[in-house]
Amino acid sequence: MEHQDAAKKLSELGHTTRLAIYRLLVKSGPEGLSVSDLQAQLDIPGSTLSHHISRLVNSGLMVQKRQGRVLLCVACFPALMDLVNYLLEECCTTPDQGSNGKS
Amino acid sequence: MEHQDAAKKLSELGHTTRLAIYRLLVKSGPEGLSVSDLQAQLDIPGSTLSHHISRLVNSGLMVQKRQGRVLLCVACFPALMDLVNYLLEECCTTPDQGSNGKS
DNA sequence: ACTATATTTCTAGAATATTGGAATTATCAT
DNA sequence: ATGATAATTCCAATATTCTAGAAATATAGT
Repeated sequence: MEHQDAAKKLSELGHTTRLAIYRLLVKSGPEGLSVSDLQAQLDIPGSTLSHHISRLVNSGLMVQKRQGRVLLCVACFPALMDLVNYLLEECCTTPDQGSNGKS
Repeated sequence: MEHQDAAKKLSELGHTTRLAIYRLLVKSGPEGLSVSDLQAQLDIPGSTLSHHISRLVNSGLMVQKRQGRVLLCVACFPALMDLVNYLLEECCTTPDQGSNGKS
């Protein structure tokens, strides 16, 4: 993962409302949640919610697919995993013992 | 980890410069790096660097310990791990098979 | 075509973050 | 005490983000 890309994703997750959205999506798995489902759970104005959703989509952390009038939001698990890996990449490396965690 | 706390940490990591600082610290392990080491590697004005460092410290992602004239910066690994766990907490739960990844 | 529901886009004011120069504090050596 | 190095705090300009009402778009049913 690119540094800029990782920073952007972290920044998007670093907002109370967006983190709440994202966790609801992660929890709901590949089936996702509709925008109205999210709005019902979060109780915020539609325009505000839409703004945050579009930022999450834009950063590649989630995707949307339309089903009739409803827009489903689904978390991108691979993107999340890549992000976590980027954070932990250099972690737990113990150069003084000559072993590292890289593959 | 508290939701607000997690959001704050993610937000702090969600900035190119701070993420760069943090990765250098993670890479350098428990020995850490001095502020001047960081400045030498990042090539930014001291006041700017200091501002970003103080945000990382304030969010609990790193600590500073003075050694003479030098201030060492050290990443807080447990905080990072907690954060990652918070992100993945509800992940990979597959209710239709009755198994989940929780310990 | 008309209506209702679902969601986004537009807009603008308020709030917050970013940046870096200048001044300041802290520590050590002479 | 003076000087040098290390780092922070203060300040102000600039930029970005957040919020939510109002208007617009999309889809489906009648």
